Amino acid sequence: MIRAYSLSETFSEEGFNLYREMRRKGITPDPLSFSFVTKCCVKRSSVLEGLQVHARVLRDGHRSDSRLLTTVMDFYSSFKRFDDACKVFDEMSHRDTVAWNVLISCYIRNGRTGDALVVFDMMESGHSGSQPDDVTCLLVLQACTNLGALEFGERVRRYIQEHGYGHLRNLCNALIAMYSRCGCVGKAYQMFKGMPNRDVVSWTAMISGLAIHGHGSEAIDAFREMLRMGVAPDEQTFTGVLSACSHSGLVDEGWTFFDHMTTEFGIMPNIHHYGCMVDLLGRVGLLDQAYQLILSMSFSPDPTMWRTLLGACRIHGHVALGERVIEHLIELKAQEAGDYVLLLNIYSSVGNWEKVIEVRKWMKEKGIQTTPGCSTMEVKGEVHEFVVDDLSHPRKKEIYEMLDEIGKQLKIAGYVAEVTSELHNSGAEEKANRLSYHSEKLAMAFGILATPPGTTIRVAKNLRTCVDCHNFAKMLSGVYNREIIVRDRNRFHCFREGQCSCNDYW
DNA sequence: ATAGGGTTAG
Repeated sequence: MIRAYSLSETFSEEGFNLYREMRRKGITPDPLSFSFVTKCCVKRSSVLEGLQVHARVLRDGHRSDSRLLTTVMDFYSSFKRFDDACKVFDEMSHRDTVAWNVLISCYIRNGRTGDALVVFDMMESGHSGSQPDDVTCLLVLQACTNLGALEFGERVRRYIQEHGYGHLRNLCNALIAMYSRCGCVGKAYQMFKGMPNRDVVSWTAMISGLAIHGHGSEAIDAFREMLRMGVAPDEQTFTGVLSACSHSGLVDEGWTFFDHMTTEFGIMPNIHHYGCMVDLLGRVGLLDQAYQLILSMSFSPDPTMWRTLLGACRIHGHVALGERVIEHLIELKAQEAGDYVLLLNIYSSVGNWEKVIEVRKWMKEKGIQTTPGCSTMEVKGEVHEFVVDDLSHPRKKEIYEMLDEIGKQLKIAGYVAEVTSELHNSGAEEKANRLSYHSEKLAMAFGILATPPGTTIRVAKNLRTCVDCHNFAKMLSGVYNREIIVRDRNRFHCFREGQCSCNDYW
C-alpha cells in the first residue's frame, strides 16, 4: 500500500484515491501516507481535502513530526495561505534546513522577498540552527533576482563555491538569471560559458538575459547555437527569443520564429508569445497588426495584453486605438491608474490638452491614485531611494546643484527637455513650465556625485522610464563618460558613449 | 521509502 503512495509523486490522482480507499477500509495512515496525500492535494489543487488531512494529522497526534508538518506548511504556502503556513512553522518543535527552505519559499511566494534574504542571514550566521544547503541557495538567488540585489547575489555565489555546490547545474542556471536580472549580462555570460553541460534552462536563461539587455542579435545567435548543439527549445525558450526580437525591433525575425515554433517545433503560442509579438509590432508602429493579432487569438486577452498595446499607442501617439484599448480594459474591469497615465500621455503627445485636462479632472474626481515613480541606487551596499522632486535625501542640496550643473553641460551638448513626457505621474503635475526632476534623474545625479569618475552607475526604477529621462541619460553617459545602467519596469537600458542598448525611443 | 527546487511577455 505504502509503496503505491511513493508512485503518487507522479500520479497524484491515483495517490489521492488510494488514500480515500485506505480511509474507507479503516486503515490508519502513517506519517508517510499523510505526507504523500498532502502533496497529492497540492498537485490536484484540493484545498478542502488538504485541510481535512491536516486536521486528521493533528488529531492523530503527529504534532511533533516536523517532516510531515513541513509538507503541510508547503501545502498552505502553495495555496497562498501564508498565515497558516507560518503558524505551522511556528508550532514545529524542530526546524531543519528543509523547514527553513519552505519558509523562504513561502516568503518569496508572498512577496516578502526581502525577508527571504533575512532568513539566509540567520541560517548562515547560525541563528536558525540549520545551515543553508543547495536548495536554500537556489531560493535565495531567486529572491535576489526579483529584488535586483546584486551584492547579496554575489554573496550567495561565494557561499555556493565555498560549500562545493559550484558544479550544480540548477544553481548555475539560477546564477545566470540573477546576473542578467541584476544588469550584469557579461557576468551571466561568463557563468554560462563556464558550464560544461548546459540544458534547455541554461540556454533559455541566457537568451532571456541577452533579450532584456537589448542584445537581440546575440540572443538569436545563441538560439541558433543551441539548436546546433542539439538542445530542444521549449515554450520558455521561444518566449525569450520573441522577447529578444521585441526589445531589438526585429519584426521579420519575430514573425519567422513565431511561425516556426509551431510548424517546426510543434509548440503552440501561449499568451506570453502573443504578448511579445504585440509588443514587437506595437513598438515599431504596426499598431493595427498588433490589434488584429490580439483579436485573432483563440483565448481571451488579459489586461496586460491590452496594456502592452496601450503602451505602443503612447509611443506612437495613436489616439483612436488608445481609446479603444481603454474600453477593453474597462470591459475587463481592470483599468489601473497607470492606464490613465498612458492615455494622458497619448493625448499630450498629440497636443490635445483639452482631453488631458478632462481625463485628469476625471481621475481626480474618481480619486485614482497613481504610483509615484521611485528609483533606487546602491552605493557601497547602501540603498538610496529617490522619488520625483525628492527633497528628503540628506545630500539634496548637492544633488540639485549637480543636476543644474549637468543640465548646463548637457544643454551645451544639445540636450533639449521634452515637455510632453513630463506628465509621467501625478507628482509631476502642472510643472511643464519648469524642469521637473523624475526620480531617475535625481538618482543619476547622485551617482555622479557619490561615485568616483568612471564607475558604472546602476539605477533601478519601479516604472518605465520616460523619453526625456532616456535622452538625458544618453547625453549624460557621453558627456560625463560613464556607463549608466537603468533597470526599469521591464528591461535594462545600458547607456554608453551617448547611446542606449535599447531602441525603445528612436 | 518520506520534505524544499532552475529558465518564462509587459
